[in-house]
Amino acid sequence: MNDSDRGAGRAARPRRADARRNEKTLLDAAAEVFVASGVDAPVRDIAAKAGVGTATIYRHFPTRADLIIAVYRHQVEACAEAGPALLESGATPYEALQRWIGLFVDFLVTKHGLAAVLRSDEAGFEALHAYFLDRLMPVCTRLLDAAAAAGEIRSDIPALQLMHGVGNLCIGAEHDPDYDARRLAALLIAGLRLPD
Amino acid sequence: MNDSDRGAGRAARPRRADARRNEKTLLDAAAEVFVASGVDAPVRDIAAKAGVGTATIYRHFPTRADLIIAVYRHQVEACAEAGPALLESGATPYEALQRWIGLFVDFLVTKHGLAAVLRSDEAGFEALHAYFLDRLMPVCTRLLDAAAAAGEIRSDIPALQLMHGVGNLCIGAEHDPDYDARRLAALLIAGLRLPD
DNA sequence: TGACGATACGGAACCATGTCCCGTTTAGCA
DNA sequence: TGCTAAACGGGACATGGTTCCGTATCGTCA
Repeated sequence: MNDSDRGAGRAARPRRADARRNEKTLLDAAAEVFVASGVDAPVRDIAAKAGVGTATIYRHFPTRADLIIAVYRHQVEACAEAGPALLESGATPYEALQRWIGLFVDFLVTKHGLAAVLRSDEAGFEALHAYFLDRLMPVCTRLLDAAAAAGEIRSDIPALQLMHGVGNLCIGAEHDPDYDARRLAALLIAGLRLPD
Repeated sequence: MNDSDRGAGRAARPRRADARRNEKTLLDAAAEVFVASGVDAPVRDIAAKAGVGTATIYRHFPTRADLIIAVYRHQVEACAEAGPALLESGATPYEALQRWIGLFVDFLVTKHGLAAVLRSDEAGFEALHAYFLDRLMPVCTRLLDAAAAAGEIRSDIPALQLMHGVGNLCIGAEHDPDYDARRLAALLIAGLRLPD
């Protein structure tokens, strides 16, 4: 799945060195620009920061979603791996769920505009959508199932819908110091709670 | 506050008849286009539907927010007035709150993209923001206070933040039949609940 | 009723941004 | 060192918001 697959067996010829270099440069530049101007910063800005032409971006990352995925892949993976770890950390499943949602929220609100674009219906963001869901929904499902099995929460809310909801709650949090996405997300989870 | 004020005392000269006619035409056209293409439909489309030039739109409604406000003013008013009515309808304050949030959600999800634009930070939407908050936040505050006074919910969540949260939950609901904004909002409100 | 000034209008022009194309450059290999 | 395919850069095009300016119309006053 990672990029070393490209030259697997050295049969298919590997990408040229300058292409690999440019991809790295682009990722770094995009990460910087995303922090400064949000994930929907103009393509030209990213290209300029990387010192390449705009076409080069499209060549490496056909859609903006591809670029965003590449930039944040590590952090999404970390979030996904935190789920099982939390479950096994000794707390109750409900506590694990709460903490994991906290991690998810923290990730989203620190990425300018990512939550908003995650919910966008514009063509070209399906890949982003799919990636997040593929990677994180199973984790969320497992946490929900565990908490439901322990009788801590109701079990009639699909993980997919819950994640959409939590993602939505994170929108705009970065501009508004009075808006506490984490707290609202916690409230949403609390709404799942069953009486002991 | 309504437009008959413009000619109050007949001192300031009233707007020309064609201008008033165009404003009405524009509102009707905008309402139609908003339903068909969402509240961020191209200005040109609205102008074309109304059979006027684009500048005419800007003359009557300097920002898109002004147009949106004008189109939905009646419905927002109705929502605002429903709050006190629900409180006095005999149910518990918590039930009134739940139902009112339901009305708010129903309003938002049936307006293509309105929830999203409500949360947008782009300059020019402050007016929309301010209008919704000015009109609806006091209503929400009153419902929250009543439910808190009755000991039904916790009282440490500001109405403003709750409304932002509920508004966010409505984003994207129109495209996704599996996403039930109303239910998630109900869950959020349930999270406020105190044990009896 | 006719003329005049203010108001309002329409559409073209301008700017920003995403996207694509094409002529040029360069890495990698023989 | 020379060749070819990969990769590149920047300009061309499309879309949509915003503004400008010459023209048309309303409403009033003589």
